Amino acid sequence: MKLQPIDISKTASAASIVFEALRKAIIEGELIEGTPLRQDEIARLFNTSRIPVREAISRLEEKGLVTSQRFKGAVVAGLNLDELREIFEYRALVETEVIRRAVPNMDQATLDEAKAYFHGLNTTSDPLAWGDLNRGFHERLYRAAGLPYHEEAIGKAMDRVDRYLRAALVRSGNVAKSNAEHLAIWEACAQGDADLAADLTREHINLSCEGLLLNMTRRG
Amino acid sequence: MKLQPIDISKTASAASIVFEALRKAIIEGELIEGTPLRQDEIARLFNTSRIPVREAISRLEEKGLVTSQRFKGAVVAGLNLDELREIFEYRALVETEVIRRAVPNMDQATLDEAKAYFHGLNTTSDPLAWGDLNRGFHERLYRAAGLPYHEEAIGKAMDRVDRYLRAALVRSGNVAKSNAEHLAIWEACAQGDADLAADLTREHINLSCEGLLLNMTRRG
DNA sequence: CGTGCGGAAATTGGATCCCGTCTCTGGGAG
DNA sequence: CTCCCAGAGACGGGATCCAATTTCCGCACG
Repeated sequence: MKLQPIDISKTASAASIVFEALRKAIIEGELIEGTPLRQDEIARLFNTSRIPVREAISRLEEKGLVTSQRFKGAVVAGLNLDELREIFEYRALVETEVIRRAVPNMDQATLDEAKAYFHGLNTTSDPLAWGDLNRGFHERLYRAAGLPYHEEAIGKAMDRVDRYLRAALVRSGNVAKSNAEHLAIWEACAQGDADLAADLTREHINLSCEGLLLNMTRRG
Repeated sequence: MKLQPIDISKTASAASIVFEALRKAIIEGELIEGTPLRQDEIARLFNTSRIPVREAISRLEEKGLVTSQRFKGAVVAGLNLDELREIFEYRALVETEVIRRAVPNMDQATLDEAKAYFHGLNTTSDPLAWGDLNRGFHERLYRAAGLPYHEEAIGKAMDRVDRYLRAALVRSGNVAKSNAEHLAIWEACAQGDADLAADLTREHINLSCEGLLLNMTRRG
């Protein structure tokens, strides 16, 4: 009998459930920037007390997804244009290096699973699903680098810009263009051309940043 | 009457006081890896209840400084050699780029204040003070880049390796060598040579990593 | 003598309650 | 009519209490 070892010890604490739910709602854009997080409202929603909610909120604050003021409560954090730009620059820096290191380590399973994400990206029309698949595609490739701290840092940066990315791509049909870039990145990986994959990734990030900024400035 | 505007709203919550104290104790190496963090004990130390302590601990976990298991409590997190190496690679990547971007923006105040940190580094013999000054020196230079997210990311990475760095440098007298590297970096900044400053910073980080790993493997 | 089991103590997770602060509103003064 | 202020309700921070789980220790049994 084979067992998949899962750390059962940290499952299902109320605080972590609330944390994950709020994080998901924020990065998916369901809770928009500035929305106040009322502790007892959230507690009622999850049939729990305010204690786990407070823990969840302080963890979200540590992640930079909410900002809170003493005695005033927490609100969903937002990013101005400069901050957005900077995080994309950061992503371009780190992700470029990570994919460069990942390419030499890529096996067939990595390429196959990434390809599956890519196919999902081409067939789905749901913006939420598209966002998850987009993230899964890149993360699957990065994993081959075997650099967990880098991956964690990338994930944290993605968490901050994810909702803007999803919102910007669904309209202003850059989806097809973005998917074409994904294919080019995948092919570079499959051919083992690390430098090309890195250049394409940098360009992919820069382009999505430009599209995002354009989209945001057009609408004030 | 001139007032220094400080955001009084988020000062002195019990949770943040406990958080900062624990963070300081961990990155200074006072609480060594594996030490369990007993909520009751900490609460007694700070004359408070366990509630703020729990918030502080979950924030520390989000920062990666402690790991906790449900119903078993939290312990100070540690790093193995691979993780240490990776975080230094990460630092080399990000800090190199940040200092490159910082050099063109450096004004006299930046150079003067960094110089003051440098002088402190040369005169102090206290390992704790040395660690703070070292960090202050680099952070002061980085600040000129105007890249707050990058700085935050660097700080998070530093938090994880700080205690190892301090412990390794105090004996095995690489302090003088490290300070010589600091001087070289400072001079490159003063001359406005961004690429040189970047190269020296990368080398500085690589060297401290090598010294650290040597020090750790020698002692098991 | 080692092993396993059972219960008590220790410790964490969560609920409820209280207190300090903020905010909003309504009424009175200018 | 506007502005200001007092007071009440809303809300967050923290304390205390209860429940659930783990850990430790002693004792019986093989």
